[in-house]
Amino acid sequence: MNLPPLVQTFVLHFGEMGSRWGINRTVGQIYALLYLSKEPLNAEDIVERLGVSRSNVSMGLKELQAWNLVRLQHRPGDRRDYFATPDDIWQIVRTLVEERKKREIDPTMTLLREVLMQEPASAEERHAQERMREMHDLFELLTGWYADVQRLDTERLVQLLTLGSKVQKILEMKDRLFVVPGSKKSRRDDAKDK
Amino acid sequence: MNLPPLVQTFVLHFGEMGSRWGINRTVGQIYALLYLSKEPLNAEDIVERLGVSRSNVSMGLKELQAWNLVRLQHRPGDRRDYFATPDDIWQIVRTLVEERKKREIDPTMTLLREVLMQEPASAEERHAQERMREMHDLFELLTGWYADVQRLDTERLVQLLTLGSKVQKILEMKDRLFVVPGSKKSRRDDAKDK
DNA sequence: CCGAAATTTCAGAATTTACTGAAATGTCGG
DNA sequence: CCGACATTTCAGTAAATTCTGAAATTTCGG
Repeated sequence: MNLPPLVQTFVLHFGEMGSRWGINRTVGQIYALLYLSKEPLNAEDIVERLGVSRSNVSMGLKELQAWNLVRLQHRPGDRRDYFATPDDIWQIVRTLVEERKKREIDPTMTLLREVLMQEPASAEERHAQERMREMHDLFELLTGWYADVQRLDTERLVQLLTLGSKVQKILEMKDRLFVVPGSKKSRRDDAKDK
Repeated sequence: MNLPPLVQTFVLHFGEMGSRWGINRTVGQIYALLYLSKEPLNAEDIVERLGVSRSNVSMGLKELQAWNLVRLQHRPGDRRDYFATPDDIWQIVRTLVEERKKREIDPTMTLLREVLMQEPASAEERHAQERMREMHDLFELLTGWYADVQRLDTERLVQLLTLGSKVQKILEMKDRLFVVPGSKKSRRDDAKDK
């Protein structure tokens, strides 16, 4: 591995972290390298810097492309493919969340919906279905929230995150300002303990 | 594997999903099984239902305990250990997030802080450091937000999530109500482009 | 279309991770 | 402190994943 020490530290760390995420070490390293690089890199650059085989890099880049995590570029008068990460780190986060949702949450939701349609054949299955419904509803709430904030532009998103739970204070204020006399506890809570 | 079909579908799915999360198949299956089970199960129960070896179950349970994902219980007049997941699914989510933060985010932040202290020895390293600072700041924002909402009780958390970005509307309203005349930054849209 | 350059594919080797059975250790009632 | 039951450890094996080099394919200028 042929890298400035500072870069190498980061690249090695991300290789290890990759493993914990079901992403293999080389893929993690390639991504870390591209993330830190000012200029886009071609496959041969990556081979030299990481000291892995050309074919390994090819497969790693293919995987990163499948995840939409790298952009492919070309230089005039150069046939080779150059790769880079988005300059905007928030764009990276958005892609990461989007892709993980697609690969992990969506298939799970499909399965949950299917299983919840079936008729339970025993008390045990009835209880299991109840648990699955809890999970289904949880995921629905979370993905709904995600779909919503995902549409915000970055600045507003940052604003929201910076506020954190202080939003709560504002909500309370709102409640005090606009009490709807007829409703005791807000609609949400009714369904809660069904 | 000896399970009601409905339960088996779910257990197999979570085994597979586990792989994508750096958790091994058996551990995923054990957890899924416990999650669906009305009663706590002992190791032998799990062996019978999943059809894996006793020692494998022992290791899987140990791992789940290290993640704080299962509670250990005892029955009167029975020396065996019984395991269960929390009844409250929100508690499960909180634990999961907490543990992943501890294992993934915290060590990464430590490394980023260390590397950011060092003196860059070249333009390349300077740029790399800049990128790392972006990541550091991003993580700081996200963990700050998390630390904040994590303290909310579940009901308020659900309320917040249900609102999603509609909170934005309320923020705008707040801004209109309480403009601080002297502050230049008070209008969000200034900084927007750059 | 030819040939050089670039990339991809893929079978096998290397490495890592998961799993098992057997043995060791721990725990508790009597 | 014994003995039955329960759990853990661990070395060896099985299985899965990652990685490589060689060959195949694609791309493109001339």
